[in-house]
Amino acid sequence: MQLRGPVEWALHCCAVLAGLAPDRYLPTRDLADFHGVPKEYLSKALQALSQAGIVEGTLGPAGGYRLTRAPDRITFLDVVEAVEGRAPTFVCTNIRRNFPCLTATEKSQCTEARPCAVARVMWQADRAWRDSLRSVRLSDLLKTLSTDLSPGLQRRAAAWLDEHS
Amino acid sequence: MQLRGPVEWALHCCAVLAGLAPDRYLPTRDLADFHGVPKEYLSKALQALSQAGIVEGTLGPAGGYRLTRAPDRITFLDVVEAVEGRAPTFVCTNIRRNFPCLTATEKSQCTEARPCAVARVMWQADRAWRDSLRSVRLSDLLKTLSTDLSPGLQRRAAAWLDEHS
DNA sequence: TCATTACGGATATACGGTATCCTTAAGGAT
DNA sequence: ATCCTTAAGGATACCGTATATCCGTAATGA
Repeated sequence: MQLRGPVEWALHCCAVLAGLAPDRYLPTRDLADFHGVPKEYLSKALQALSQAGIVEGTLGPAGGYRLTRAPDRITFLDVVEAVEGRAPTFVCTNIRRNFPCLTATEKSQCTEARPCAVARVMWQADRAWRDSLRSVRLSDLLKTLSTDLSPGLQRRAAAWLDEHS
Repeated sequence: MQLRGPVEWALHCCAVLAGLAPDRYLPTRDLADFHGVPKEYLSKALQALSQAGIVEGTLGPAGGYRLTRAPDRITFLDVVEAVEGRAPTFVCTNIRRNFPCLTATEKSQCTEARPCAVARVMWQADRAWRDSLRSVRLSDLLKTLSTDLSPGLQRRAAAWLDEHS
């Protein structure tokens, strides 16, 4: 069970976009160069963010992506689910239906409406994971970064992004 | 990001073993038949449980697997980590090191000892997931099953397992 | 001695993640 | 009006891992 590269890229891209002026668009090319990841592949993740309504893209020169709303209204869960999908981490294959000692009635009662005890526990953990991700917003990440990163680095990063507008 | 079949099988197998008499061994063959899953492949999951010290196997006729300790001393997390591994769900590729505006000093400071802000949030969610799994024991699962399943089904399941001793 | 069983290595197969390329359409600059 | 830039998304190739099976070995009890 593992989150893949695009999720990490998407989160870092959102952090960059959140630090920009609200009306500014940043193209895929710059986001890819800034993070050192393949542009064409990163583009897929950004498209997923766009479809989820987290960012919006605009065409033509000076085009690119920007956030659709303020960083305090975008959670980690929004980004993760946009790229990774909303499917639960645990899939119940309804293994109960295979029990050799089931009557036809009991077998028919093994439905998604009555999830099995194992699945309920696993889904509870899934909810705890999502709740944790939902509790952190991009604005929180920005605040953390502003103390984690030296002022010099912050200035240089902003300058680099300005040059490539 | 998805948990795979063997995890589900392992949990259900542990539930069965937990319901057995403490000194009784149940072979892979019966566990596979009872759950309707491929025996050879299930064997891999059981071996993982064995290596993790959750179950122990014994050879020869009347051999098989049994739990190494009481069901109230085995958590869901024990089982999940035994089969799925202990690797964190989010892997930080240290994307920071790719920033084009880093000095050599700053780049060298991007070490695992100082994880990046994004990874910290993802790992916090990972901990919430594991904490939730750790809070449920096999004994809790047994109790749930005893109320979920009809007395008749419980009796028939026990009888089926007895026949195949 | 023999049947049974866990254990682990080797292997085959299928699927999904990874990555790239290309075409299309749209918007801005000249 | 024309050209360049860019998002958008379809098609495709590659590779790694999950899935699944088979076999040999060793140990155990009947």
